[in-house]
Amino acid sequence: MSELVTIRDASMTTGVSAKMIRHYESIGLISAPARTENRYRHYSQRDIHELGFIRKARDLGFPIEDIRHLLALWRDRSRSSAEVKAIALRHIAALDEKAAALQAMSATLKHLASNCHGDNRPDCPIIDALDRLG
Amino acid sequence: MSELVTIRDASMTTGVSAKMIRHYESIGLISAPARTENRYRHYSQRDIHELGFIRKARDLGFPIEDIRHLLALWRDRSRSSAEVKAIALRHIAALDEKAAALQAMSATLKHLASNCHGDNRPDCPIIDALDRLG
DNA sequence: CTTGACCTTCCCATCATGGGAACCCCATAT
DNA sequence: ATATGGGGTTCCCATGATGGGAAGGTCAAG
Repeated sequence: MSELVTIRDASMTTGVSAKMIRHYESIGLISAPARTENRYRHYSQRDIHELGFIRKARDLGFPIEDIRHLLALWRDRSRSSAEVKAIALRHIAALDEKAAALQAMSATLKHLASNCHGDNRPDCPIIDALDRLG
Repeated sequence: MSELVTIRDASMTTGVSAKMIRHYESIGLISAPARTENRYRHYSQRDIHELGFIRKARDLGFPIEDIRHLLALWRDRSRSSAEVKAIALRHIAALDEKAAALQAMSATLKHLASNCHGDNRPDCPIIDALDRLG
């Protein structure tokens, strides 16, 4: 006697937008849900659970293809934790690399900005750096 | 008696790909260069200088619209350094925010991964977290 | 029977960048 | 002289994850 769970309901309980739910279906990340007679999608608890999984993985920054892999491992009760851990470690490395790149940019700019008086005068080490340094 | 600087030459001396040089022209970030009779673009030293400026700004992560603004300030000898500094400070804040978000993801995953034995057993705190925690 | 709030599909935009097709131009090697 | 190769040109399409919006179907309540 479960009520019909529409895409909007699924969106609200999982935090994944209806737009993205349809998108994940279109790229085969989730399987196509059942439809009512009027072609409206409706979602099972299993579907909702998967969408929740996906959202949490996205919140951790996993790219879609990683999530595809993680979902397969999730469904597989006989998976090895080593395989999951390997994906996570690769992702951690990617995150750290990106963060380091952003911090390097920030550090350079902070240094330049700290030497820039920031008043009405045109003299500016930030512009100078873009002009001269390579 | 300066030799003709082709788009490839400009690309090699500035580190901006020919593809992107044409793109920057198409979006009006740089002005259209002179053309030879056969419609080949050729670049002045001024053009090369601007492309170098753009590449350095991109290396610091500035988005194109910021660079558009910075280029205008660069050309304006009577600019105020305050305006340049304001753009830089906003960008620093954006970089720091992104870096912090990535680091938070990384920290969470590192914690989960450190508790994952990573062997043949299926038991895995990483999967558990995606499964249960919100 | 209208209104409004859903649903459907399909196309377009973002941001910066690259790939590739189809075609033109020119210098050098055969 | 001509074939070959390596430039140039324009134009379209793709990326990754997401949102906006149009055009049209469906349904419940007023």
